[in-house]
Formats: sequence, structure tokens, C-alpha cells
Amino acid sequence: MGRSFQAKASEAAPSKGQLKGEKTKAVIVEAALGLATQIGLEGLSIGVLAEVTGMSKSGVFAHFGSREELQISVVREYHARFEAEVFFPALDSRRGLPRLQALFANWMKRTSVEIDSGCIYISGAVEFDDRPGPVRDAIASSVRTWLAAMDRAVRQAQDIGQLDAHADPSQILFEIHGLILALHYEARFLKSPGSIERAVKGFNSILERYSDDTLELNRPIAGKKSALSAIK
Amino acid sequence: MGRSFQAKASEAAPSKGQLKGEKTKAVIVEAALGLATQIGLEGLSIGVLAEVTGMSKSGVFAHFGSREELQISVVREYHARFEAEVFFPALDSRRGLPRLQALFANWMKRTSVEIDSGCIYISGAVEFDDRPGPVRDAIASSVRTWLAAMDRAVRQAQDIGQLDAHADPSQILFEIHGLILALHYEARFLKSPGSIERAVKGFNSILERYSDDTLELNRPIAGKKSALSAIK
DNA sequence: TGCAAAATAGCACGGTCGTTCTATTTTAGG
DNA sequence: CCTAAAATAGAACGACCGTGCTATTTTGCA
Repeated sequence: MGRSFQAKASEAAPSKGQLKGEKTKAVIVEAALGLATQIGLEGLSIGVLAEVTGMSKSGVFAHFGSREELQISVVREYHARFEAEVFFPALDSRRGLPRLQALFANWMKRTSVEIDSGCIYISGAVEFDDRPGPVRDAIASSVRTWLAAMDRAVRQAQDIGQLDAHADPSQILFEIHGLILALHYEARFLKSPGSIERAVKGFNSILERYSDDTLELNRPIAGKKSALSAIK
Repeated sequence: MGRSFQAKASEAAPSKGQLKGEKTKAVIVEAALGLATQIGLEGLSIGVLAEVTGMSKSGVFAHFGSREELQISVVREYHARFEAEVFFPALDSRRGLPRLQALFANWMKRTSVEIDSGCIYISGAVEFDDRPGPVRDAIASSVRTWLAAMDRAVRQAQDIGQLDAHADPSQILFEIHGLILALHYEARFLKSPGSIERAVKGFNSILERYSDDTLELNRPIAGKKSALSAIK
């Protein structure tokens, strides 16, 4: 199913078998994604979507067959964009710590810098907490794929000796995930200034705490902070 | 307005001027709270609420005058319970670190241990991200009150010398908040086991990292972890 | 016990929702 | 160009929503 987040070339044929319907469907999904990031997947309505796209309700509906299928399409589209904006660019950075830092920085940017664009992985998790079904499955699958990518980066950093090999990657991931969620909460809901800086600082603290002390470069020197390079 | 989270006696007169209407209103709000923690404040519907309480729609409606007022009542009730279950019990612990630890432990328990009872402060933040109005204000006010209580505990720990006085309390709070949010996300949505342990571990790491190194008790000894007491 | 006031019920309204069915228009390929 | 297929529109449905209005029932107090 919808895995990816593995470095391989694009899948969709770019220009050929693109029937008219496919194109308008893409337009609808694009509009739906914009709506969903603001008011949530549950807030999506076919009527509003028809209004926005200038189509009829049934015209919109016909492309999906059900509201649920529309929501799933939106999740898939979000997955693709997340991949394109967060994951792929980070592959330009070297394996290990630099890539982990790039992943986090891109993730952070995606989560908060675009003010009006919330994160479906966060709002969706809340909306579908207690609601089983294919939409929930789609979100969970995407999120797990992404977390697995982060996990890979952590383990590579451990293999190279940039992070303590005895540390539990799940623990590191949990704490990093928490920073992103706090950023989303405090910046987007509470509108507290300085959230981004706090997230960055927290991330650097984590790297420092889990730095491999057996490497001389990383060994702290008499009260000084370790020599790990910080973001920015 | 709805501040509190200050240690003072209860406010509501316990038994006297309780007209019949007040009692049934309490019943309705109780049911609404149960619904809201599961499907969110936006998912609340007067019709369902009437069905659950065995009343008529208009009977339920009359107690609030609007759906919005109902939602606000639910937020207020949640605030009161949060206070009673998380804040007040922690006042039995000594000021400073012990109280901070108690606050976190209670918070954690409230957030995840009761499986079917989600956190309105979290789901509400997502639902009212981009939706101004009195409901959003009520949630934000409650959350800020709670975070202020946590902030007080951190500062007290700093004053006593249990936490580094040079550390930024907002930073400490941000990281702690992140742990709770990650716990909620991973336990409640992803259903990953071990989330509670990870949250506890992360919390202890934070305390350790911000422990006051000028105190001999807290100074780390040659590779050993610091002597800070851990939760549990 | 009687009576005003409070609490609740019943009903209807306008609105939006997802969905279905049937027509009409538009597209793409031989 | 013609035509089958694909895409879109239009109207209607049953259901649920919040809310207002008007009875009716229940409560609490003199």
C-alpha cells in the first residue's frame, strides 16, 4: 500500500494517459487539501468543494464515489507533498546526523512556517483517534511510513557513530516527535512567539544528550557543551 | 474569568440553591463531556445529547441557548475536572521538583491512562486552530492557566535550586508539553506500546539536563547519571 | 394547597449534508 | 466527422442539524 518514503524516482507518468477527468480530479483534490489543512478532514464537504471549484455537487462526487474516498485521496495527496517537501530534499544531505537535521528542519518548516496550512497528520490523528476505518488507516499508514524514515536516519547516525549506539531509537524519535507537536500546538493554537526557536533548541539538546561519548570529537570538555554542530 | 488553578477552597455552594434545572444541566454537561472527549467539541450535537440523556432536543437546548454555549460549558467542566484530578492532588507534594513531578505524572495519567477519555485541550486546539470565537477563547484560557501553573512549579524549583536558575522556564515547559503531546499521539492514535515509559524517560532526561550543577547533590559523577530522583 | 415560575416537550422551519438517478454535454479515438 | 464513452449537471431523496415558538408539565414557595 502507500509506503514510499524510499528514495526512488517518481511514479506517475507525467503527460500521457491523462484523461480530462484525471486532471479535474487533481484540481478537486488540490482544493480539498487546502480546505482540509484548515478545517480538518472531517470538515470537508462536497457542497463547499463544488462551490470552490465551480462545479456541481454531483460532478465533484462522481470522481470519488463517496466522501470517504475523497478524504483518502486527500491523505494520499498530502503524503506525496510531504514526501516532496520534507523527505526528498533531505536526501541531499549526507547520511546520519546531517540528514536527520535536514529532515527535522524541513518537517518543522512544513509544520509551522506556512501559517495557514495546518498538518493533516496532526489534525487527522485527533479527528480519527476513536474512529476506525479506511481514512484512519490511511493516515496511520502515512505517519508510520514517515516515522520509519526518521527512524532510519537515527539508526544510520548510530551506525556511523554520531549518536550513541546504545540509545533506543524509539525514544529519540518520541522526543523529536514531541517537539514538532509542541511547536504545532504553541505556535498554531496558542500563537506564542519563539516556538520555532524552542523546537530547534530542544532538538539540539536531544542530539547532544544522545551524542556518542566514545568519539573524542563529541566528548564534552570540562563544563563546555559538546562539539556537535547545531542547526543554523 | 475562568482562571483558578490557584490553591484556594472550592467556590460553588455545595447543596443549597441547587434548583432542579441546575442538576439536570449538570447531567447534560456530564454527558456532553463524555461525548466531546471522544468525538471532539465540534462533534457534539444537541440531538444526540437529547437521546443520551432521555430528554427532548428543546429541553436540552433551553439550558444553554446555543450550541456554542454548550461547548463552552463543556470546556469549563473539563477545566474543573482537570484541576481536581491533576492540579490539586499535586499540591500535596512539596514545592519545587516533587510538585513538578507530581503535576507531570497526574497530567500523563489524565492524558492517556483512561483509554476512552481523550483530552479536550488537545483535540480542541486542533479543532479551533483557525476558528476564532468564544469557544476557542475558553479553551485557550484554560490551557494557558494550566501552563502557567506548570510554569510556577518550574520557577519554584529554580528558586530552591533544584533546577538551573539560568534555564528558560518556557523552554522547559515547551519540552515537557511536547512529551505529553507525543504520548497522546503515539498511545492514542498510533497505539504504540511503551509510550508512557518513553514519556517518563523523556521527563527525567529534561530534569537531569536542567538540574542545577552548582548543587553538589546534582553534580554528575564521572559518567554516572545525576542523583536526581526519578518518577516511580 | 394554590399559583407563579421554572423546566421540559412537541412541532416546525430553513439549511446542509451525502448520495442516487437521470439527462445532457464534452471528450477522445477510429 | 461520428460516435461510443467519459464527464458533468440538475433535481430530488431522506437524514440530521441548530433554533424558535407554543403548549404542557413540574417544581418550589407563600
